[in-house]
Amino acid sequence: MQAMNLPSVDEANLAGGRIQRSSSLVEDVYEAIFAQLMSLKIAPGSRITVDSLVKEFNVSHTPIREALGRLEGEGLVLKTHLIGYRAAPQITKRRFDELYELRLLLEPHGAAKAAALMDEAKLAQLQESAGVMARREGKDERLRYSNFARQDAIFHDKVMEFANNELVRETLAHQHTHFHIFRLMFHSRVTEEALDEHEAILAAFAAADPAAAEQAMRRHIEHSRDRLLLAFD
Amino acid sequence: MQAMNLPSVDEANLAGGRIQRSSSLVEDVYEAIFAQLMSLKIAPGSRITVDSLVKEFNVSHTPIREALGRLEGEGLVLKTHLIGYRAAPQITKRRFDELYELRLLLEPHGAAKAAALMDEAKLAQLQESAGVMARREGKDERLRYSNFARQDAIFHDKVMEFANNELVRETLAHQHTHFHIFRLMFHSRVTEEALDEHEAILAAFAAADPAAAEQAMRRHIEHSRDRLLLAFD
DNA sequence: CTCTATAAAATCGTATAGGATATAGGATTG
DNA sequence: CAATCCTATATCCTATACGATTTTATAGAG
Repeated sequence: MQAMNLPSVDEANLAGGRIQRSSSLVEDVYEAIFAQLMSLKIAPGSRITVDSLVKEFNVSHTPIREALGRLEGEGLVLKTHLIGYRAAPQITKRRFDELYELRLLLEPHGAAKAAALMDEAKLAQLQESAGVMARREGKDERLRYSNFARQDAIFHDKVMEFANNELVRETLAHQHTHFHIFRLMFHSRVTEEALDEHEAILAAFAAADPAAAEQAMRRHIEHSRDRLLLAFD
Repeated sequence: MQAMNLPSVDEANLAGGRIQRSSSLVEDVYEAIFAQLMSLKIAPGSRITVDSLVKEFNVSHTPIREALGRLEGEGLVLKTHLIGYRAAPQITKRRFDELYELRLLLEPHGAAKAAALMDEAKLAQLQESAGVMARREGKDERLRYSNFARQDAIFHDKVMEFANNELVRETLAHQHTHFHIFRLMFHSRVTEEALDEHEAILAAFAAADPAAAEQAMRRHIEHSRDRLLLAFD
């Protein structure tokens, strides 16, 4: 095990372009742990000891505990007194159902609102993030799925951005972190269907047709649910 | 300023009735800060220095920082590097509108589901938590409002509990913490209307009529929104 | 094999020190 | 008088060492 590279301050400032307050160690550690959770380098349910992170990151206990506290507040890690931290467990079937019920309540409605407010510029952004172009990219199944998952997340987030309700958008984004981990665990097969469904949604957006957008989004989410439901067999 | 009393371990165990792992200091500190935020003892937007909490609670930096990290993850406090923590700012008009849009998307639907699954026992619980009984309790305006707010929160949470979607329930509960603070800031007037509306919802539940429950809940939330909207003048 | 007792390891919290930065107030300069 | 600079203090941020408590692993007894 070797010390990892936390992104440097200068790097972060240069990348962003604008001047921003240097990030604290807590922030860097938070990002690092978050990335490990999202990439499954830390598996769901597995233990996370402060000491091992001390060695890995070469920082003291203090910022690590603070970062872990934040992750706990976000529900990504759990803590048991005198036992320690562990990654949140894998999603259950019940939870999965609840998540899709939530999505169906929020996203079709958001799609309708976005369609009503659609314009050229927004449509272009959506088309770009729909991932339709990237369809044939890469042959590595694993990598292809990872790309698809990211594209899909961006697309849905963009729709909600244009739906003009930041709170709902944040709510879904928050749930997405859990959903993302689940998806990576069961990345059985990427169907092309999802991209077709994205195109259907885009068509409704292009026509600025709220009812059609709502319907297309609902179908897409229902199909997505049914595709992933196989993971519970 | 005097050292405060954190709830003791034994106290917590006795209160809960069941045996539970002794709570850590982090947990106690978290609860204490949370309570101060919810009671406005720490005002929205005001600074929260670690050192002052060290003196107030008589504990070291470590558990305080971890607890503050957790509160940050929950969005109740914000942190700026080298500046420190501060309580989340008061809700904006925009955010208020978004919150009610979210509630209208989730709660009427939840009420319909709850009505479809209604039975005697649940109905009794709802009637108790509707707060209709407590209508005439207390003359102190301030106290009365505080009681009403708590009752209202419990009632809505119970409905969502019976709606059988824990994820949605948690989502609303999470938002409620922010909402609660807002409400306390502008506790202008408690109208009896809200309690009447609760009764209308209860009637729909008693009839196990999903459509009526959904409708009654929608009207209640819309009215609640309109009543609180006055705070933005 | 099961249960218990001891030992080792880990967690939790405290105390403390030092470096870096922000903020306020006063001094200096134009 | 105004603007700028400078200094002092407060606060944040991190590292480190230590002790107390509890868990966990190990080994021995029945």
